Amino acid sequence: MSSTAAVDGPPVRGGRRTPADKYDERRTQLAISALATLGELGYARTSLREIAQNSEFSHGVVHYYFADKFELITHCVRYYKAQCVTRYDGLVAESTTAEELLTRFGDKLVETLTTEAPMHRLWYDLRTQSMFEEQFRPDVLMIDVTLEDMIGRVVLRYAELAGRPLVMDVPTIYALLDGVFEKALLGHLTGDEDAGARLRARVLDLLPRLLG
Amino acid sequence: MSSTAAVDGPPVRGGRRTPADKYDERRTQLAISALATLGELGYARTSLREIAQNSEFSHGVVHYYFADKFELITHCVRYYKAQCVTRYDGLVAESTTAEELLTRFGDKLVETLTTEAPMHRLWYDLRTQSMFEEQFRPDVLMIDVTLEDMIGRVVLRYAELAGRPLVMDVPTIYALLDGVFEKALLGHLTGDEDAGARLRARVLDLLPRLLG
DNA sequence: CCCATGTCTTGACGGTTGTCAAGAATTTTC
DNA sequence: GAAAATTCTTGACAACCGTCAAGACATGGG
Repeated sequence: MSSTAAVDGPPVRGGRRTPADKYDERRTQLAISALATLGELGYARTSLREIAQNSEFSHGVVHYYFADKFELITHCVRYYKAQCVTRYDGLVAESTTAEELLTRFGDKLVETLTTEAPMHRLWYDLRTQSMFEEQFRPDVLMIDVTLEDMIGRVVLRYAELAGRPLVMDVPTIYALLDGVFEKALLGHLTGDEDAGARLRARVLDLLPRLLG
Repeated sequence: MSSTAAVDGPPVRGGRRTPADKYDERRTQLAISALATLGELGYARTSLREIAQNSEFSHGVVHYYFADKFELITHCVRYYKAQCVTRYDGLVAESTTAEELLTRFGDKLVETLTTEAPMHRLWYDLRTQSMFEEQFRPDVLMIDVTLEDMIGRVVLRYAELAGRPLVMDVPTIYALLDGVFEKALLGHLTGDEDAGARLRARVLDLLPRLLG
């Protein structure tokens, strides 16, 4: 009856206990392999065997650290979120004028568009999956508000530096920027070499118009 | 050797020829069943057997009318496009003032958000799939410019009626509206009952700001 | 050194998928 | 109405999926 399935946290049996950090380290390691695979193949074509093959382990180990596929994906998504939330915090803290903040924001957007394209398309993939599969919704919606807050910190600081109020609320502005970014991502992935430049131009034009 | 696979158009064998309209009718019939299934389950979870089960035929007939799964999906997507392109043409032709056009556009957006949600999430699903699978890109990009043109007709007419120019180009405006609509769709599908009202309010606020 | 515990590999299971062939059923043609 | 062509059903195939159990391997404490 010694089941090897991971159900809730590190195995605690016979009085001894796996060091939690070692356990979490493996989970994170697998999550990184999973994210790489998901970013390359998308959710629909990613299997647990493919994920394991992109790691240094065999396919059985996935079930040792995660109860099922959904728990793995969820863990990946949470890990991914923690990585990208602080993406713009540096430039928000350091910029001293509205113009500087705006140009640095535009540059950073283009940079992440080109260097982290697989992660971005994965995010859009998972967000769309949540439109079909109820299981994904809690995590996706949580990440979405986290990203919204991240964008909110940028534009609120931008308005503050400009000394003018925003004419729209943050959720609306997030939706606008998200639409522009998603279009740029699609363009970038389909071979449009000007996608990055266009994204920058659009954001640099859009944000000043959002000031009252 | 009498293969039953559909490879290129209606079977032409032995001098006789299937009436093309009958053949196309069946293909369209299957495409409609496929669209219903895809809109309900999403691309990742839709199988050919499931599609056939949602039609009045058995699962083998799919391969008789379509060479493979990809050709079926492509046919669906083309059929879908033809349906939704003219969605706003009526209100563009009939509206006599900018205000009327704007309110009717907002109403129509909310209506399609609620009554055609499965088709909309399918579109976002397929567009995201095209970020991963090269096969989908030609058709997706074609539909995307078609939708862009559709939105373009609305906002260009809106600017014309208002007697003022647009401060952005049509692709940018399409991206902005798309972001707002996608957010509303996600909200609507996750139980947000105010998603429609918020969508309308945002569009009614946004469009006037795009006039010079 | 031995044994208990934690970790990982291997191989298998039931189920599902896209595909396709063989033939039955239907329709069309003469 | 017979013959031929088209249309559809049935059943099978190889491959793949998530899951899981049995056991090999590694590790550390006694």
